[in-house]
Amino acid sequence: MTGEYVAPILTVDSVIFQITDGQLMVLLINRAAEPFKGSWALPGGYNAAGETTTEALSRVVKAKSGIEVAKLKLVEQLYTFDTVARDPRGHAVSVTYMGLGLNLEPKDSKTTQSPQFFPVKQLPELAYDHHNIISYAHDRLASKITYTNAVYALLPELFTLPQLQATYEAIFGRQLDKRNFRKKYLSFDLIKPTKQFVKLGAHRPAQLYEFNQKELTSLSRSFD
Amino acid sequence: MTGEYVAPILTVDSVIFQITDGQLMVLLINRAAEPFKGSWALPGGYNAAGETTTEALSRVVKAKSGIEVAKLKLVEQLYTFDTVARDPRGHAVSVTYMGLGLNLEPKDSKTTQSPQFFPVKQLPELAYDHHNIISYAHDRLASKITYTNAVYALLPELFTLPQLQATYEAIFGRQLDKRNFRKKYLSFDLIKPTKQFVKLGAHRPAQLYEFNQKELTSLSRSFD
DNA sequence: ACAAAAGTGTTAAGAATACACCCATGT
DNA sequence: ACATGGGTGTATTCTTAACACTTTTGT
Repeated sequence: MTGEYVAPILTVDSVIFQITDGQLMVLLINRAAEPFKGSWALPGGYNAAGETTTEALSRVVKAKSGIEVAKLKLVEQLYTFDTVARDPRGHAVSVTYMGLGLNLEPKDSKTTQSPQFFPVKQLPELAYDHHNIISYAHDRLASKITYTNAVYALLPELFTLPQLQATYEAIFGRQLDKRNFRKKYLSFDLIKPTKQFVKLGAHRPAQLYEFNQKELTSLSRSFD
Repeated sequence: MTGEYVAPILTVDSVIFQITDGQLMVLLINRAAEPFKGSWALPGGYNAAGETTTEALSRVVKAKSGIEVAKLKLVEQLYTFDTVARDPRGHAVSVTYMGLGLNLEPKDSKTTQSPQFFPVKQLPELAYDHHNIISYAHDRLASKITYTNAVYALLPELFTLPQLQATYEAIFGRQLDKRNFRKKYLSFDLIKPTKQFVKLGAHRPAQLYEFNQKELTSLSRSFD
């Protein structure tokens, strides 16, 4: 079997999220080539032989958006889709990743393709089944932040509880009760208060907190 | 880029679980070829061009164990690993799937490789990183059965509550309280009693239940 | 003094846990 | 009659949910 084996095309696609102005945003590029030339799409591209999927991810995201994957605070594999190929050779397999970061600035250049962050709530028409992939990623994110400290990857080192709550609200797409949110979140012992406060306007200053751990940590879910 | 593109080797690997004698069992084959010739391993093999990953899965599992993937009651993609190749050509990418079934009978033949079910608690030495893959699959299964009806795929159409509970216990690896288990599980409204009973020995007969739905259904998890 | 967001506690309802005896059957 | 596993209920603790006022600041 080894002799005549021909592998399918392998691609990687990335769903990169950040929070801007209290909104969950996702990175899209404008396709420069057929198919779907001119449509918005997730940054993605070929995975070559000899390259791991995360290596391909870094290369492709950098080339298409100017963003360094190494600067993302969390990268997680999502799902592998059997899909149509980017080129006419037919069937392809795409490994998708979710990345979370903060203050990411896509840079346009000769090789990039008008990379921009769009609010997840108001996406343009997208190429391929990229709507589905974004919605899969969004679900995974919403789920992940309920049983891990993954939000750390969307926040600065020091943040306030209203900021934390707003991040949860942006992801869940609904309002949470302030007192219950604080009580519950603090009970997880994932974050600790600092002695610093921020004054952000004509109102009481907010206390700054930080995460105890800046790597992914899971809480337990129980059954019995 | 399209011209000189060479794809990495793509493989599929399967973690097929079933319950036998109250134990969680996983299907392994004995590798007939190098590398790891003579070691136990998960059934897996090449994914050729023009073949979807689930098509490759069916073909490979059938060839190596005689088991029809179509007869599994639930198949779910797990994760895609960057891994060493099965042959000397270097880097490969492996898409792994979990399958759940009942009364599966691996058949040995010329093309198969001594396929057998082993208790997950007493595995032999395994090739590659297959221990990790099994443990990843086991975790996913344990998690999945806490928020979905996925156990249906490990049980017959009609089953008793003690059977259902034993299945949960086999997967969690710990005992559950009988009264609490029943109360909680029945509150999910996933199953309904039938009018039938089974007599299994010198004791009171057990009532048979059935699932309302035999497709994967999720319960909700809450945050606020 | 007023507007604006930060911060704080209590009560009620629901979920999870711990726990022990009776029931129906075969031998 | 006894051994075996099936079946059932209650009290307690913990978790979740609903809800409104005071604090600190800038203007």
